[in-house]
This record gives sequence, C-alpha cells and structure tokens, in this order.
Amino acid sequence: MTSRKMEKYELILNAALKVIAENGFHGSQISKIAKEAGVADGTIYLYFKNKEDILISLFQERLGNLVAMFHSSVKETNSADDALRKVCEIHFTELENNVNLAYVTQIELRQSSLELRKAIGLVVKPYIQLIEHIVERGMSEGSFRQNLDVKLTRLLIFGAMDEVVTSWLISDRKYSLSGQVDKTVEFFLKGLK
Amino acid sequence: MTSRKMEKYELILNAALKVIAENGFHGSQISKIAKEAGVADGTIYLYFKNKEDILISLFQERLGNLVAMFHSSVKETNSADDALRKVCEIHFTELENNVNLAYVTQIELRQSSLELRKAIGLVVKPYIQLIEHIVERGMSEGSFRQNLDVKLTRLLIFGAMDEVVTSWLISDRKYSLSGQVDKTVEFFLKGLK
Amino acid sequence: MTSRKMEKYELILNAALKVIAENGFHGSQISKIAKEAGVADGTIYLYFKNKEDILISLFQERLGNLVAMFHSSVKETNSADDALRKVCEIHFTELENNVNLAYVTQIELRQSSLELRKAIGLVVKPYIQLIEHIVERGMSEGSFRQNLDVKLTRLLIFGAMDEVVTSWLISDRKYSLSGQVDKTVEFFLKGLK
Amino acid sequence: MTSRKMEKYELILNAALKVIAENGFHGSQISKIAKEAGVADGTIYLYFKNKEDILISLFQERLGNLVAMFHSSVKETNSADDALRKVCEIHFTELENNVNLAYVTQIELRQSSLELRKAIGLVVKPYIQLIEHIVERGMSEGSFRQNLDVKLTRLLIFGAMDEVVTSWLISDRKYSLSGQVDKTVEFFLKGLK
DNA sequence: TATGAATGAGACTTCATTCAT
DNA sequence: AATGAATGAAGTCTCATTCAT
Repeated sequence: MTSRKMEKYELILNAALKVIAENGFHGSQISKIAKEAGVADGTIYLYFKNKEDILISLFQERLGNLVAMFHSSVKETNSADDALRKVCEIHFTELENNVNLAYVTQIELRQSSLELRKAIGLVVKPYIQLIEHIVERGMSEGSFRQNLDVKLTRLLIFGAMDEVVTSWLISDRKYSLSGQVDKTVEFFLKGLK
Repeated sequence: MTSRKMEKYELILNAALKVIAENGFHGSQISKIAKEAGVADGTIYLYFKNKEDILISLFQERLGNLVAMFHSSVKETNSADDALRKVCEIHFTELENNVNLAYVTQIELRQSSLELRKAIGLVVKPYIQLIEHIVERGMSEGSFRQNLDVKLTRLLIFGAMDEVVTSWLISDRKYSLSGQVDKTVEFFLKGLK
Repeated sequence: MTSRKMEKYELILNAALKVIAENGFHGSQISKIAKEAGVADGTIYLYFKNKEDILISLFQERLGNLVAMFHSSVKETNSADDALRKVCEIHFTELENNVNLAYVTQIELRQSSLELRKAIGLVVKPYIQLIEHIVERGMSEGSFRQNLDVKLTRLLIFGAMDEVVTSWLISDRKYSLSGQVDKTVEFFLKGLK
Repeated sequence: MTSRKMEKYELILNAALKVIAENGFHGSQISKIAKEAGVADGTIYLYFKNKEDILISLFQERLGNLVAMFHSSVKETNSADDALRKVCEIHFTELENNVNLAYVTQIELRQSSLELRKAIGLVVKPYIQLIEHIVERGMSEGSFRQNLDVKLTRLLIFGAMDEVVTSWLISDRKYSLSGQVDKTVEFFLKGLK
C-alpha cells in the first residue's frame, strides 16, 4: 500500500473505532463509518473487502500493536514473576488509556459473527501463547510449581484478566483498572507457586 | 401458568436451545424454532413477548436452575475450600453434560443485543455473588488470606472458569472439561492463601 | 333470535362501541371487544359473522334507530321548513348526546374497508332519501324554489350537516353542536327559496 | 433536491397515486408501488421516510397545488360571489379532470391512520380558511348577510361540496361533476344572502 | 352455548454491497 | 481513486378466525 492509501486506511479504522464505541456494534452502519471518516460509502470498499473486514482489521491493527508491545516488554524482564506482572500491567494500563478500544474489543465486537470471532481468536492466540511461555519460563526457572498444566493455566490467567477488564467497563469505570494490577498479580503468583 | 401451558413453554425453550445450538444465533429464525417445537409461528408469541424474551427466558430457566443447584450444594460443604471446589465441579460438570446449553450460553448468546446482555447479567450476578460469599467465608474461617479484595477476587475466579469452558467448546471438546476441575481449584486455592 | 341471544348481541355491540371510541378503529381488536363484553373471543363469532359484521351491525342498529326517529318526527311536521328544521335538530342533538356513537360513526368507521363503507352507505341512504323527500315536499308545497335539483340538493344539505358534526368532534366539542341548528337551517332555507 | 432527485420523487408519487387508485388503500403494498415506479423497494425509502410519508406527500403535493390554484384564482375575482363561484368551479373541475386524485383523496386516504389524517387536515385547513375569507369578504362588501357565522358557514360550504364530489365518485361518475357548479353555487349564494 | 389456545398469512423496512459515472 | 444512488433479500410480529373441548 502506498502511504496515501495507508492514510485513508487508518482514517477509516479510526472512524470505525469511534463510531462503534459511540453507537454500539448494531448501531454502526457502513454509512455512519463513512460519514465519520469523511469518505463515500463506496470508498470503504476500496480499502476493505466487506464490513467484517473492517472489524477484523481493527482488531488486528490495534490489538496486534498491543501484542507486539507485550513481547518487547516481556523480553526485558528478569524473571517470570516480573514478566507476568509486566503483562498484567500493560494489559490493564493500555486498555484503561484506550477506553474506546477496550469497549469495542471487550463488549461490542463480541456480539459478532462466528467468522469474525474466529479472526479475533487468531489475534488473541499469540497473546495467550505469550502467557503460556511465561508459565513455562517460570517452571523452568523453578519459581513456579512443576505440576502446572500450562495449557490450562494460560486460560485461567487470561480469562481472569479479561473478566476484570470487562467488569470494569460495565461498572462505568468507577474505579482504577490499573489499580487492580498488584492484587491480580499476587493472586496469580500465589496460584502458580 | 397451568401445567398444560408450562408444557408448551418448555417445548419452545427446548426447541430454541436446539435450534440455536445447531444454527447459531443469527441463523435461528422464529419460524425455525416454531417448526422444531411443532407449533405455529404465532404460538410462540402466546408464551413469549418477542424473540429476545425467548433467549432471556432460556438463560433464566436453564442457568437459574444451575445457580439454585450451586446454592444448595454449597450449603452442604464444610469449608470454603470445599465450597469452591464444589462450585467449580458443578460449573464444569453441568456444562459438560449440557453441551447445547454451554454452547448457546458461552458462544451464541454473547453476540446479542445490549438488552439481552443486561438480562444475562442479572442471571449471572447471583452466581458471582455466590463466589464472593465463598471468598468471604474463607477469609472469616481463616483459611484464605486476609488481604483479599473480594470484589476483584470473585471476578478472577469467575473469569478464569468462564474462559476454560469457552476454550473447551472452541477446541471442539477434545478433552474432558470436568477433568480440569482439580488443577483449576488448586490454582484458585493457592492464589487465595 | 331469542331474548337471551339478543342480550348478548347487544352486549357485544355496546362493548364494540365503547372499545372503538376509546381505542380507535385500528386499536380495536376482537379480543379487546370480547374482554369488554365479558365473553370469550370465540363467542363473538356465534353472534357475528366476522369483525366487519360487528361494525356494520353497530351502524345499522344505532343509526337505524336514528333514521326511524327522523321518520316519525318528520311525519308530525306541518311544513317542509319545519321538517328540515326537525331533521337538523335531531341530527345534531342526538349525536351531541351520544358522543361515542358520533365519534365512532363520523371518525373511526370511515377508515374501514370498501365493503364496510358500502354497508354504511346502505344505512345512510334512507336518511339521504328522507332529506330528498323533504325537498320535494317543499317544492310541491310551493315554499321551496321550483328549479331545485333534488338529487344534488339532498347531498348539499347532508354534506353540510355531516361536516359540521365532524368538525365539532375534531375541535374536541368546545362548543354546543345543537347550538348550530338555527344558523344551519337558516342557511339551508334561504338556499332553498 | 436536485432535478434528478425530483424526477424519481415525482415518479414514485405518480406510481403511488395510480396503484392506490387501482388497488385501494389496503391493497397498495410498497412493493407494488415500487414495481409500478420501476424502482427497487428500497429506493422508495431514499425519497420517503416510510409508507405514510408517501401518502402525506401525495396529499401535500397534489392538493397543495390545488390550494395554490384556488388562491391565485380568487385574487382575480371582482366580488365574493365571483370568488365563491370560482372556488366551486375549480374544486369540481380539477377533481373531475383528475379522477385518480379525487378517488384517492376522497375515498382511499380517508381510511388511514390518525397520523395521516392529521397531516391531511393541515393541507385542507388553508382551503377551508380560504372559504372563510370569501365569506368575510362578502359580508364586508355588503353582498352577504351580516348575521352569518363565518366559522359555521365555511364548514357548510366545504362539507356540501365535499359530499357532492364523494357521491359523484361513488355513483361511478355517471354524470358531470362540473355540471353541478351552477346549481351548487346558486344554493350557496341564496343561503348567504 | 361457550371457551380460548392455536393458527399462519402477510408486509414494512434496513443496510451491506455494487457499479455507472 | 472516488462517489453515492440504487439495489433487493430477509425476518419479526399481529390478529382475525377456527375448532376441539
């Protein structure tokens, strides 16, 4: 894609994020996204195959960035404990700082078609694998229990964090999400040892 | 409601469960549910206000039963440890034995309108509160840490279990869900102590 | 019909009049009329062929009475002038005293099917013919112009009165309808002479 | 609206007029109107908010024109007598020349929802006011009686003409409507003097 | 005579996508 | 590359009427 193409591509994704956050998944028609982006309806289809493609791309672009951030941050940690804390910290902090993104990914995009949710799964998978690697790292470092089931444990950790974020959003963010990191990580680490 | 009325009411709910499990949320038209139930389309509306009402009722009836089962089982336990184990056991076992219900509640009904998801929230809330009570019980019994944040902890536990079920479904149930109880509870109990 | 049959027949017609007056033509379902009458939906069909038949019967019974009243009153008049005044007086007074009937016949039943409106026409026709006879009587008595077109004139007179009633209803009956008799008749009589 | 937009707007209104005249109000589905107009069903909704909006627009466009015609014609008259004659002449002649319009407005659209009838009232009101002004003009010119009730009189005149048109339509237009002008106006003028 | 649960046809409207300009 | 007018499929719900009891 040329730089010019990229610009409009990003323009549309930003518009989609805003429109979905403001109107909900079912209230977000292509025409609304086009209007917000300042382009014609038809133009959308020069950059995206169909509506679903916009949503998948939104997920991939925005959460893909997040996953990359997770990876580079984890690399700089000295222990599995630190790594897990770092992951939880980024997870909560980033979503707290990007409420629209949090809202769209946690609440709105979950009410989409099987197709889309499969694509979402592909984006989330590397993140879950990252958590898995941390668990393995902890086990090989000797800081985590040796009898952990890594496949199960990664789900417990991811599911727990995911629910905390969703609950925070539904509660209208009356409290600090990043303020939950310490207690969450403490629960995980004790569970892992 | 008379017994006769109840019969047809249940008939329709059962049909809805089957149809949604087989066709997905978006592929489940009223006409399909009516056909499966062996009644006319209009008959549905003698028992349910609208389509959404069927789904809400499905959730309330079926998961409401589950929550009742949780409550009575928890009462018979001797410790918070036992109670938590019991909850996880029922959660995993019941959904493993009711795959259609699991599939519909974990996967299909989540892609529904805000209205429906609010109603779902009302059904899930008592369950989350039950978990909260167990955490409090453990703290007052002295078997759990005193520095637990009960509101956060209940989310961590519920979210973790919820994710395990969803993941099991998406993996096409290649392994035993109830087989995850011991390791899951071990993770929780260590985290709680 | 037996007397017992008549009772329920009248019961249903009264209920229909009330329900239509309160809920409008489109808001008056058979079930509502049945409820108001205190009978089962199906019972309605023992006394009336279908919904339209209720409305037609309502018109025939209630306005038929009115037309009979017109006839007997007109017989007792001494001149065409008196007869016309009597007709207008009854027309306005009776509808003023039966607002529900006025409302249903002037406003609600006009938004019905062609079939029903034809039946209504049959009920109204004798009334229009009565007016026609009065015009003829006036011409033969020598009190009305000899160049009157009786077919046209009867329409002018009926249409004018009909509009006054409808307008009075739409204005929420802020003024007296019977108070319009004198001025209305004066307009007619001058027009006829 | 651009000229191109106007074209299709008119196209749909014309189609609606024809379809309603041929099939009656209740037999006029959107799909039928779209087919007659040679557009897709959905296209209708680019030009009209909903089905009712088509009917209201039909009334406003077509009868609005008529009212404008009344106004400009009345301005050119020399006396209230002439003005009233002109109004009746246009009323009868125009509807005689636009049978579809007459049929739809006199017969079909009267069986519509309260909403629509309110909108119709708004279109008819200026016409009734025009008649009122003529009555006032005649009184101030000294050619009409001084004891006329203008509010009542305008209704008598409008109602009378309205009934003549409706009756003419129901009689299957076996006679000339415009042929009734002279006798109708004579009746009015005598009644007014 | 009476009931009322069950029936099932029927239509408006939305909105993702296309394509002529 | 961009437009935006046009498309047309698809599904929920109502309610007059029936009929087994």
